[in-house]
Amino acid sequence: MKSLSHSEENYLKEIFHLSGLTEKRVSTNGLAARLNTKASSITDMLQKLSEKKLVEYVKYKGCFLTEEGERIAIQIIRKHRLWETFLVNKLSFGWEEVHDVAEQLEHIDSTKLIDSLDRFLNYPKFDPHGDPIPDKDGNIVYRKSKIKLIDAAINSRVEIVRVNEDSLALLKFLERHHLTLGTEIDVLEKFPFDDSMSIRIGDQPETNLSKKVTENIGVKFISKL
Amino acid sequence: MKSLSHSEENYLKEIFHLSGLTEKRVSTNGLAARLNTKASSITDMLQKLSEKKLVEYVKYKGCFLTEEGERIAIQIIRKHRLWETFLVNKLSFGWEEVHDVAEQLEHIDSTKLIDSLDRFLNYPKFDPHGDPIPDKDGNIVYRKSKIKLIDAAINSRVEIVRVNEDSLALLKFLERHHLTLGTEIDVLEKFPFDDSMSIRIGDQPETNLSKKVTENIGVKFISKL
DNA sequence: CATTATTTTTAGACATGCCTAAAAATTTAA
DNA sequence: TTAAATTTTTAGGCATGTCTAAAAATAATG
Repeated sequence: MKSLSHSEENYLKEIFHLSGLTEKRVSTNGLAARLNTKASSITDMLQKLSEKKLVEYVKYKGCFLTEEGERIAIQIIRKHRLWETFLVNKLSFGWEEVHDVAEQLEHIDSTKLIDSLDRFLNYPKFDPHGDPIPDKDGNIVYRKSKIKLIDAAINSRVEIVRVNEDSLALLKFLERHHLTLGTEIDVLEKFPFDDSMSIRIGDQPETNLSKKVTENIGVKFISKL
Repeated sequence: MKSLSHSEENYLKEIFHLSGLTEKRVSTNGLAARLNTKASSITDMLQKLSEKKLVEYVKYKGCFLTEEGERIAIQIIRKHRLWETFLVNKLSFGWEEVHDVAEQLEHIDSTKLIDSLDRFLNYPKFDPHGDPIPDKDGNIVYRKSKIKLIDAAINSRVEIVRVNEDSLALLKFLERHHLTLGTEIDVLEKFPFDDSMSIRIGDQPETNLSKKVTENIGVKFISKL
């Protein structure tokens, strides 16, 4: 198995993320946006990955991963999430500081290294943002009964089990407002005109969260209020 | 400070190693041998590094590092050695297994990461092969009174304080013969015709070591026999 | 010191991964 | 359902880092 370039690995990872969300073919422009490149570059790379049998690609119709492509993508995600866990748990990084470094570390090529790291961290199931860490065979345990905060019912108490790690600004915002993993939130009211939501944490004063925030937080139901 | 490519970093590191040994200008062919490239590639890169003011380069006369080039080289070596220490001390790698992975990890670009790692490892002074680890300001504490085993006096007892990490085969050989850091060796006899040496470890039977071995082991004097 | 031998540089190529601009295909909407 | 808008691909370029082959400079030797 010849090893892939960092670029190729990034493409596979992003295709995996995008098709996970949409459950269908991934568009050229969609990828270009995530990878900060131009559509023409995407086309070039998809042709190359297609020749390598890592993606199924049909001109003008987008692409999806082959089994082998998905296997590789999952291993990259495994590395990314284990390194993030290492940075937070062992080196005391803040959860908003780990993403960029993990983007570099995820390309280090050594199965022994990553399996040793997994053991060293005691086989963590979730990374610092609450995302599941694939095991060495590529199995991913998704948290059942996880919904987005934006979809949580009014007058319910929920617990934060996941935050979207993509935006540094969001993570800083959440940190600042004590919206960390494990925090319990009471959903008080929703405002359809701007999709914002009023919540309360413990006995702190009520706050309003924008759609941008609530759609990027994963929660699980705890109880009715 | 724009960041350098992996390739550029490797060039700086090797120039540092080579000029450390010879104390003078580094030749194109010398670099080519260490970097597994052709001389013409070296010339190209030296011209580039020269423009970036990281090396002093004169056509046909070889090169040496500028202050800035040396500063960068030392930081790469710091990263390499800290990662090796991490792999051995925390992830239980053997000393012969760490080199290739560290060659990858040394290019990860994050000052916070490497300084955190340094703290996590408790500011180690030497890596698993006995080489000194530069501190964050680039200071390197060379072990005074360290000589090569090949130069040790007959009828003296010495302690292994350093082994050359470059050869995987050598490291495996040393491991197999219990020639690890801290081991005390009695130097019994030298054979000028092939530069081999007879030694004894504790009360084990006497062994003969080739030049290839003794010139790649660093020792310090313990006592007369 | 003149002539080989060696080292180093130049010249020209190639693969990767990206770009812009223009053409082609697809989708949207009047 | 056909014209306009959007998406995607092609064509041609560019920088990086490497190579081979040939030329030039330096070093070694009789």
